[in-house]
Amino acid sequence: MTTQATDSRLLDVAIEHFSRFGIDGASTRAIAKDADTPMSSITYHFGGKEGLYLAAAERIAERMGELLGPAVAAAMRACQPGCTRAQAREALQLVLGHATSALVGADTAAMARFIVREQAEPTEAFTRIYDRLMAPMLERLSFLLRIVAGERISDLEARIRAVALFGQVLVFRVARETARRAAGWKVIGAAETEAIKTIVADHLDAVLDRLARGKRATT
Amino acid sequence: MTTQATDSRLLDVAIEHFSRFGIDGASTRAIAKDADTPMSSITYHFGGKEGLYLAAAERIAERMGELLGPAVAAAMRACQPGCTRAQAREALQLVLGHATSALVGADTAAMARFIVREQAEPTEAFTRIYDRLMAPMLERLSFLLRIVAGERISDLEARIRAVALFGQVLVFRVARETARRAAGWKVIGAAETEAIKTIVADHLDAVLDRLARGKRATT
DNA sequence: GTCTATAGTCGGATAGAC
DNA sequence: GTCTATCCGACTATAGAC
Repeated sequence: MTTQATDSRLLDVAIEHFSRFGIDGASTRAIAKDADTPMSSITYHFGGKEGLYLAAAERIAERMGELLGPAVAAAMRACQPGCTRAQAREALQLVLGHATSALVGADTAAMARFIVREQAEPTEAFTRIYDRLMAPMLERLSFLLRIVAGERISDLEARIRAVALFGQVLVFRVARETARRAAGWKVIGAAETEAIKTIVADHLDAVLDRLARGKRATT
Repeated sequence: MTTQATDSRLLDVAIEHFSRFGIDGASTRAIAKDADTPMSSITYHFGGKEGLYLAAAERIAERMGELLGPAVAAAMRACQPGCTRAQAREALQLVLGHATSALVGADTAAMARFIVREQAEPTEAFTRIYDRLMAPMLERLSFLLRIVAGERISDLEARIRAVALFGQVLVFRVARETARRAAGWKVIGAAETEAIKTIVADHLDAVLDRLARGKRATT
């Protein structure tokens, strides 16, 4: 096992620190120390604290993209414009299922913390993450929802529904501690993730049933 | 309109700053300045930064409790053990609807941000907020879900479903900026909150339909 | 590319006048 | 209770040796 390059080590440690303490709370000294390199190497490699922060956001977008991208791509293949409702439903399950695995199952804790922080006080980093990660997935989800609903719902409504459905997955990452306590689990491992996936899929199916039947509250 | 007491002004400003920058990122100097009082009054009234933080958490638990408590209490009255499914469904809509108003509504923005931050990096304040706010609500939600399902689902399954449903609300707070952009809104104000409430209620109704009918995926 | 030394800034705490 | 003045530690940035 070769030692990781300095800039790569710095990024990993930076994601951990920034996600935990924020850009102000984190200290370049502490980051450099944990990465086992002098503080000035941050200046050398990234130009300073700000540059390190943005580079960390970039890496997060990249890694999360690797986790979520295949699911979105598969959904694209499974359902082109004009595909059947059944195909659209299958594609929706595919996307949300993969999102659950990526967000709840994989070790994405630090990255998720980082993103949540950006939402509270968005910086330039947020735009990069949003454009690369969130927008394509929500775009895809709302597109598919409209197909299932037979175009009976507006684009706006589909988008709100997509965000809400995504929230069912997100909550198990963002409020992981709350979820763990509420369910009485010791840890949220592979078995627990499967249980979550089943229930999220069931909820999605229930909503799709309703959309397909056309029965819905006024909006 | 009488001028607010110094300690009360400090708490309001502190919630705003802590929620935005975290306990490390926030500056007592800036807080004191915004509250129009010398920094040393923080020491006088709260003993220091740490004391101010915990007092802010306390005030948040109190205020959010005032907002959510009545809904949970009303749900308790509306549906005692052995009540009808219809009553349980009504109570569920009541609780989730109030939670949406409380979490998504603009006037609770700072408090909600504060709580979300505590989830990512729990301090002593988290336990207080969890026990007082989250636990009772999730407890109530899962209890009601089991009544709607006619006891056909396990306690654990009900709890997971409760968390997932709560996630649909939470996402509009936690990922507020993502939701705003995805929906193409300029701000998430009163009208937008209403649209969210309608859709969350509709999703809940769809899930309850399915639970009541007994059709569901294997768990 | 890597590291040391240092300059300059800003933070929280506190003493003490009023 | 309120405010000023000050201390000291921690921070980022940078110059310059190797």
